[in-house]
Amino acid sequence: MKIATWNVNSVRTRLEQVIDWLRQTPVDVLCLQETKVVDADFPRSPFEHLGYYVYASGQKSYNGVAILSQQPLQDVSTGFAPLLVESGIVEAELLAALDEQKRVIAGTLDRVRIVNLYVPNGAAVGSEKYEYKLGWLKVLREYLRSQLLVSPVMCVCGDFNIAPDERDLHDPDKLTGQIMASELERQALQEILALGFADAFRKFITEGGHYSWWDYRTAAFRRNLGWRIDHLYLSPQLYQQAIACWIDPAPRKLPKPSDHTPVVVEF
Amino acid sequence: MKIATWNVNSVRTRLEQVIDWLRQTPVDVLCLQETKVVDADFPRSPFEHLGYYVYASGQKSYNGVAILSQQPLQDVSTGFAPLLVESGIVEAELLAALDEQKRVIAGTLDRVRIVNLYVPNGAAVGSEKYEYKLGWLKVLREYLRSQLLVSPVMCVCGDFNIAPDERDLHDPDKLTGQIMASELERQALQEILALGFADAFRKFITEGGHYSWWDYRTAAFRRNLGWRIDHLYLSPQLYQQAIACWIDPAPRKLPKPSDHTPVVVEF
DNA sequence: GCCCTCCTGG
DNA sequence: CCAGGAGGGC
Repeated sequence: MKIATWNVNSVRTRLEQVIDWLRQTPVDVLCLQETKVVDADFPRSPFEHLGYYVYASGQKSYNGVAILSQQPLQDVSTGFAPLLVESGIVEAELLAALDEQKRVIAGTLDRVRIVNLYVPNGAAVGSEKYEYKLGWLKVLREYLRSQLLVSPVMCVCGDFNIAPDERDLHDPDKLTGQIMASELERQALQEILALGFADAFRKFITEGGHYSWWDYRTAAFRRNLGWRIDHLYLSPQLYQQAIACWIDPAPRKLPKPSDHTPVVVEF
Repeated sequence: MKIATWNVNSVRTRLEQVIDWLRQTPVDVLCLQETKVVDADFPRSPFEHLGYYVYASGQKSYNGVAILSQQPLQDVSTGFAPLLVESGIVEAELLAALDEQKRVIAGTLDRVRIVNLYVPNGAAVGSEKYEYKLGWLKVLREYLRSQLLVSPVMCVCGDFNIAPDERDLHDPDKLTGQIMASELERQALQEILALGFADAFRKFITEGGHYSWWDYRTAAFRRNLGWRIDHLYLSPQLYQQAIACWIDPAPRKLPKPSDHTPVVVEF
C-alpha cells in the first residue's frame, strides 16, 4: 500500500498535474492540502474516473483538505469536531472557531486511520498567526491522542509548515528560529510525535538536503533553496511495516507547479 | 506589401500567439489594438527579434495601440494631437482629454500613411459612453481630413466597433439599432469614409457572414455569432492597388484567444 | 468569458 | 512568484 501527501495550492488550478501524477504514481491514498475550493465545486469526477473515491473538506480561497482513495474509506470525519464527543478536553467554542478553517480530514482504510492535515503557516514568529499556529498544534495533540484510543494504527500526514531539524532547511544558520523552524513550533511538533509517531522519511534517509517545499519567490527551486515541511508520521506498527518513503520532485519541475511536491510512503 | 489589423486584447497575454501568427503570416505591418500596457512595459524585444520595429502608445489596463513594421516608419504620431497644429478646428482641451485614452497611432511607410485606431466601444446606445464614441468619431473625421492634406495615400485601420451594414452582423434583425450597429454610429462612419476611403474587404467579398469579432460569452465563436467590426479603409489609389483582403479565423480557434481575429490587406 | 488592477495570503 | 476574489470594462 502507498499513501502520499501533496499540498497542491489549488486543486482546480493543478487538476491536470494531479491527474497526470496519479496516472504515473497510482498510490492507494493521496492526501491533498490547500485545495482552495468549497466541497460543491471540488472536481470530483476526474478523480472518480481514475478510480478514486473523493472525500473533501474545503472553503473559499484558503485552506481546504481532501483524501483520494482507491478503496472507500470508513468513518470519514472533518475538523477537530470528533474531540467534542470527549467534552471537557477542549472548549466547544474554541473547536468551532478552529474548524471554520478547513485543515483536518480523516478516514479509515484497512484499520489504518489516515489523518490529513494542513497546519497553519504562522506568518512570522511572534505574530498573531504564530500564536494561532501554536494553539492549533496543542489542540491537534489532544485530537490525535483521542483518535489513538480508538484507532491505534495511524498515518498522520500533510503540510506541517514545520521543518523538524537542521537537516530539513537549506540554510539552517539563517533559518533556525524563523517561522517553520522556531523552537516553540518544533517543541509542539515533538510533543505530538511523543504520542508515538515516527517520521517515515527518516526511517530511510538520514542525511539533509531533501526538501518538499520551495518558495515561488527568488527562484528557490532552481537554486534548491528548500524546506522539508510535508511529512508522513506513523504509529509504531505502521512504522515497522514501512518499506520505502520518498519525495518526488518531478511535479515541482513542471510549468505552473505547486510550490510543494508529493511525499510517498509504502508499506 | 501586406498590412494587418488585430485587436489582441492584451499584447502581453497574447504575446506567443501574435509571434506565432507573424511567423506564419509575415505581414509588413501589423496594427494592434487593446495592448493594455504602458510603453515602458511593452514587450518590444520578441518582435524586434522577429525583425519588426515597434511603435507603441499605451496606458495601464485599457486601450493601447501599436504598430509593428518590418521597415522603420516615418513621422510617427500618437493621439489626435497633430490636429492641434491646425488650431481652431477642435478645442485644445477636448483633444487633450480624448488623447488620455490611447486609441490612435500613425506612421508613414513608402508614402503610405498608416493610421491605427481603437474606436471607443460605446457600451449601449444612448449611454454616456455612446455619446463619447460619437464625439470621438467626429474628431476622428477632422483628424483624418487634416492628415489627408499632407498624406493623401492612406490606410486607416483598426477596431472600429462598428458593423457597417447588415452583412456584417450574424443576426441583423435583432442587432440592428443596437451598439455597433446603430444609425448614428453608421452615419458617423459613413461621413468619415466620405473623405475618400473604401473598405478593402468589400472589394473582394460582397456576401455577408464574414466576421472579425465573436463575444467571449455564450460560446459565440463555436456558433459563429460574429460581427465584422475590424476594418482596413483605403484611399482611392491604394484601393485600386489592393489585390486581396481576408480575415484569418485561425487565431480565434486557439486556446485562450483574443476575441478578435486578424484582417489582412495585400497590395 | 476573459481581460485588467488591487488586495490578501503564502 | 503564484494562488483566489472583488470590481470594472467590453
